[in-house]
Amino acid sequence: MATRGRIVEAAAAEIRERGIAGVTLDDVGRRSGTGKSQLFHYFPDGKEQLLLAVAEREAERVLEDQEPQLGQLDSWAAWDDWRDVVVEKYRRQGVNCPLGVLITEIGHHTPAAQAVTGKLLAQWQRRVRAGIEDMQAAGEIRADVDPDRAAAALIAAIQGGVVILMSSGSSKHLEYALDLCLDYLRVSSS
Amino acid sequence: MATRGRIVEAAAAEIRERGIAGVTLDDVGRRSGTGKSQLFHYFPDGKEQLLLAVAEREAERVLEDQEPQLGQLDSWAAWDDWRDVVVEKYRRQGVNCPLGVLITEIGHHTPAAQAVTGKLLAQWQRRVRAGIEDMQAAGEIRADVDPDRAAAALIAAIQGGVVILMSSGSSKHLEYALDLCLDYLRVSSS
DNA sequence: GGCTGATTGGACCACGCAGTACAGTTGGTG
DNA sequence: CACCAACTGTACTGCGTGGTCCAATCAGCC
Repeated sequence: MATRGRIVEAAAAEIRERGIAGVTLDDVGRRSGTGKSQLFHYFPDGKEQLLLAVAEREAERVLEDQEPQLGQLDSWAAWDDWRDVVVEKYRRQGVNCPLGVLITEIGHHTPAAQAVTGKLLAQWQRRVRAGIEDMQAAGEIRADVDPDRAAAALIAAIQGGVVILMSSGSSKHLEYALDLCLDYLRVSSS
Repeated sequence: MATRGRIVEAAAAEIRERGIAGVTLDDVGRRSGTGKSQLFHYFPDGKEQLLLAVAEREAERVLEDQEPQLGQLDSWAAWDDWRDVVVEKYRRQGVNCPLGVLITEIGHHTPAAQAVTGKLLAQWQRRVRAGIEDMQAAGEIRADVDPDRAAAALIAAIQGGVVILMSSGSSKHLEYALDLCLDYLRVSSS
């Protein structure tokens, strides 16, 4: 059972580093200290099933990485903290990015993996929306901002920033996009 | 010479439809009505070189698709037109998206292709920034908006919207993100 | 201890694909 | 027309990789 976990972690790491196309089952075996027979033992459907497990693991990680800030977006200071955590996290990861890999590689691979991505985005958006609604309730954001639309725009902005970060190595776009969205929410309240 | 062009177009179309991993040189040959010998004649370095040519072609196409609106962002009506063109274009393309393929697939493949992506983003951002500066000169956008940052945020937003569109099939995120940015620019002027 | 089923190792196979070799075949120039 | 170089068609090869097989080992249990 622990073996299964090791395989998934090894596959996830390997994919993050070298991309889905560059990773072979033997690489995964080598890194996890196992072989193909274990791999096919735990994932009878082979690579596809393994990829799905990796997708699920990476999706979890994306939200984990934003906790506890994502759950407590109830003051401007909290939003700024969250913003900093997100930027710092992605800046540090650089190209080695669970979210990026999920959305640009694993996600397109199979409908099931696409569903995982969709679920992640929906959950993420729900959390952000909850934060916006809290702020509206506190009178910090104007009531005529549509929380769902704004939350959708925010995660799209992060997404875009991350994708650009992955291809340029610079986190500037991510920061600017995130800051513009936050400014928008703030300005609305004035 | 026309043959070379046909090969690139065929490869681009094939990659857009089935992804970089799903396309073989034989597929490209079949679709372009050529064979591997032509392919290696025009692209002696094989697949990598072909991919780079495809990247360049797709990068061109991304900007072409936004003309003439992108070059004339000098009134709010023009910005709205541009917004509509972008959304409509990407909605219609759906998963079959030059920009998406470039940024999520070809871009990671080789440093040279990455450079193509970088160049596209820089050019694109420059065009948007020019539009913002025009509007500032006309007094339609507040002078304290940083045109470069706002332009960066805008293209990140589009990027994110497109990536989400590619994995969810819905253009909502793209629209919301783009609208939020435009609202931000407008609100700033009040 | 010996039986059974769940694990593990690693050699093995089949096959799809990038890349090559080589034999034509055009088309332009003297 | 003759010649040469730039093209085109096609059969072939070598290799990497996903997936299979079976023999060995381990863990629990009577």
